[in-house]
Amino acid sequence: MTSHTWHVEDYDLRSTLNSGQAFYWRQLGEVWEGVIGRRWVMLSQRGSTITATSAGNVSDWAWVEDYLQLRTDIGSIIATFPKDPPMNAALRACRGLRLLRQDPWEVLGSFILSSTKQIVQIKQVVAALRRCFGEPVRVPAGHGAAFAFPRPERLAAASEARLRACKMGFRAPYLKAAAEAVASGSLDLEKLAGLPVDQARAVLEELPGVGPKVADCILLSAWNYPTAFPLDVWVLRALKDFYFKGKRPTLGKLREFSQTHFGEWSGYAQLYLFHYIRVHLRRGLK
DNA sequence: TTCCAGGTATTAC
DNA sequence: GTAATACATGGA
Repeated sequence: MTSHTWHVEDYDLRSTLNSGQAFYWRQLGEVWEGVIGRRWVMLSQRGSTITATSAGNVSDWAWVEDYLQLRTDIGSIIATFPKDPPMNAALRACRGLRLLRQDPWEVLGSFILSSTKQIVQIKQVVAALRRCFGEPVRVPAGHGAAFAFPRPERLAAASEARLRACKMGFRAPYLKAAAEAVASGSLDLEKLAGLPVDQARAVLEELPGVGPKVADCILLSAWNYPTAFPLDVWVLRALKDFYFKGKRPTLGKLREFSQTHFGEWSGYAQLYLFHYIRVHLRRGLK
């Protein structure tokens, strides 16, 4: 078991791991346990120090730095946000919230399971999927078992019935199709990273079960495409209430607004809006 | 019990 | 192109 610490500024680990970006972190008291890639890790924060602990003898911690985006200059990103009352309120309420950078296949598989499900249920399904089909990762004594996200080959070979046993319902054939596409090589996720955002989104949307919202989640979470702006029910409510009060904007109008109002880092702004309304306002919106 | 959840595919105007 | 509907499952 090895540990490493970093000095951070404007980083709120708790908000970040609890903001609906990633679905496999468990909070135990003051620490978070999860899996990055194929490695178990325990994370904690005290003030401006983040500590990571992993199993075995670890000398290179770049995988944690990359996942948590510890080198990102958040100030220069926030500076691009629109200076309006809703964004100011979200910034005040969510100080230190960060965008993670996650594995593309894990994000694709996880967000396919997210449609019309509550976040708590998405977490349950993802946990069941990893337990059933994922390889166990090395965990220090005294900690609960943990599993890597299943490899696409494994899910491609699984029967739809076995997938449905993980409670994913009608999304099972979608996940299986995505796994087959990646396993067969007909979808090369590595190559998507270099494409313009609209082209990358179009490729993802060819998959069944992947529409504009899920595609934007993947683009944002896996490669941090700065203008990928997932339009989900929460953000739609926020846009209507914050920016179109008393009006009745069409979906097209809201989509256009989301792509023009929030600047070059609109995707990051979306993360702030999403977390702000979901955690801090709850049902205060209609 | 009823409603709805980080939507998408399908069908109908 | 823009609107209704079904879709599994279970939390609230």
